[in-house]
Amino acid sequence: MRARRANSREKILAAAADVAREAGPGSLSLEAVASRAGVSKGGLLYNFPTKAKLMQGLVESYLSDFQEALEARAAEAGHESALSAYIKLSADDCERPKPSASWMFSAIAEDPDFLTPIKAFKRQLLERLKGETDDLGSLLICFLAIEGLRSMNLFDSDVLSAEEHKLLVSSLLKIAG
Amino acid sequence: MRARRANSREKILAAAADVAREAGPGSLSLEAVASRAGVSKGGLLYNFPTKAKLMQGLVESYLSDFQEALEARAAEAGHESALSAYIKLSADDCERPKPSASWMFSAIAEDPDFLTPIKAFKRQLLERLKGETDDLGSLLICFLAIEGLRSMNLFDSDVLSAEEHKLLVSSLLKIAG
DNA sequence: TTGACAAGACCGTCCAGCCGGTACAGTAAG
DNA sequence: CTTACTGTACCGGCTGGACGGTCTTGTCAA
Repeated sequence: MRARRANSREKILAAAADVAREAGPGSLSLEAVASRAGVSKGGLLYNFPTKAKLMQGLVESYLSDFQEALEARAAEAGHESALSAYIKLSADDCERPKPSASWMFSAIAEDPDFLTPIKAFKRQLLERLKGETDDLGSLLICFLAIEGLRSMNLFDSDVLSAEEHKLLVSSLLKIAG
Repeated sequence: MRARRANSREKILAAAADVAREAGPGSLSLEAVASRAGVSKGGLLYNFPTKAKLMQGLVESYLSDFQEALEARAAEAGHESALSAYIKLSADDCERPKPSASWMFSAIAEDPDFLTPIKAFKRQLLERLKGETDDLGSLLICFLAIEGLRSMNLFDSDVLSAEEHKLLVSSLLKIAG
């Protein structure tokens, strides 16, 4: 059955993210991922013929998940601005203690170009937000601050306390209007 | 001679940063660094007995350079706030097209704990800034936005145009007061 | 002569990718 | 129903190469 098989891909992707998070981005080997996903190395290589393809799969699923979450946010409270939705979504994402995207470091080590789609996505997102915001300065500040938040989460940095996190988000939302 | 020796360490450190930037963080091998530094592998391992020591050296020199630059900034225009000095310094750092710190990705791959001193440094910096600023919300926004700027530079992201960069910095300086 | 330092051949380990299998579902001819 | 064939999904041992680190040998200043 097609459904059962396709499932395997997602399991592998999730396993890769888990391995990178728990064992460190430098330990993301095909064997580790396969073992974590409950699949043999051959099976892994069947689904992703090359490590590069696996990385690409991670990027794509990351991006589609992100977009989906963003649209869901924007839809559920359709009255707020897109910028506010983005801020809240990112704040929630970063509230989880888990970095959840350490695999990005593995991808960069493999080839920095793997992040190109992510950059493009962000550029596009900023462009969209520009169309809905009048004050460019405020928009840039919010966008960059969120970028900073995501960066700290990615690096598993605990520079900000929970209260500071909340204060930051509410300040950003105020600026976003 | 001590001068000759110490010189070699710096050359190696610089070479490591160059290799990571140009060949990608995944290609930072001892051989590549040695070759780039004009030193044999034996010579490299004499100065840094292990790859981990090399990474540690990179972190330490990065941190000391940063602190030095920060103090220089604060001294040369002693009247502005420490936050403004930090913003300007970071803006200048990030204006250079070169990422210049891609080695961080190699360090993370080697062992995520290598970044611990950097996190501690930032925590300490934020703490110092808190002591000199009255509005915590504004401080957090500026700090995080700068973090975002550094992150984009690190990832070699060109999401912001030069004008946007300038606008962002001036907006931040306005908030910083 | 000696000792700090550099050179590069060498070794053990790790890992991506390859390849020859296995299991099984569907299909179709007898 | 049965047997033979085909394609999909998956398995795991193997290998060739890269890389970190060691070791022996050389060099040069003091």
